[in-house]
Amino acid sequence: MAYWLMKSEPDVFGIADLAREGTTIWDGVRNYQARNYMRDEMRVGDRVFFYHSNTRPPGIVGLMTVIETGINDPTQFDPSSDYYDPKATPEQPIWQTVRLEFGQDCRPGLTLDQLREQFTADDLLILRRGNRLSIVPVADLPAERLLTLLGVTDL
DNA sequence: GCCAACGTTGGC
DNA sequence: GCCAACGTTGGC
Repeated sequence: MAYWLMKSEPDVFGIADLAREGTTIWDGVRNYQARNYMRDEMRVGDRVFFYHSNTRPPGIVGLMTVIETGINDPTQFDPSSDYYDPKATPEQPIWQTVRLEFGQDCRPGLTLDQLREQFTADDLLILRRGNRLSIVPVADLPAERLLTLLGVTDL
């Protein structure tokens, strides 16, 4: 079982939306490295830290679990979608994603400032300067410390 | 709203 | 395959 961190803007889709809906397809990712993580490396049962970006304050606000992999992102085929990709066809899809299940709302959670106090850029890729990748792996040790700091005990 | 960082595109 | 131009991300 591996740990990940995935970013979303709460104005677009936040932890409260996931709590209400129960599960979600993580659609709209159009970055190859992030896609490769979802397509090639994520496994059912992996735990994911939900990070709110582009908000004040940014930070980790919840937990999710991967419950399905190998999903073709339907928005790539939808001309009315912001994420439409004219190069993608159902026969030759380009963008794969995963389904996530709500785990826990940990708000207030851990702000970016708090994360900087507790971890180094080597521990958490999110702290690396200029990092814009919306999906990053989290190593076991920092992940376990994150869970402790978030007060999560019942996994 | 600013702007640094970085990914993508496309001409050559 | 290089690289300048452009678009996006995301903290501040």
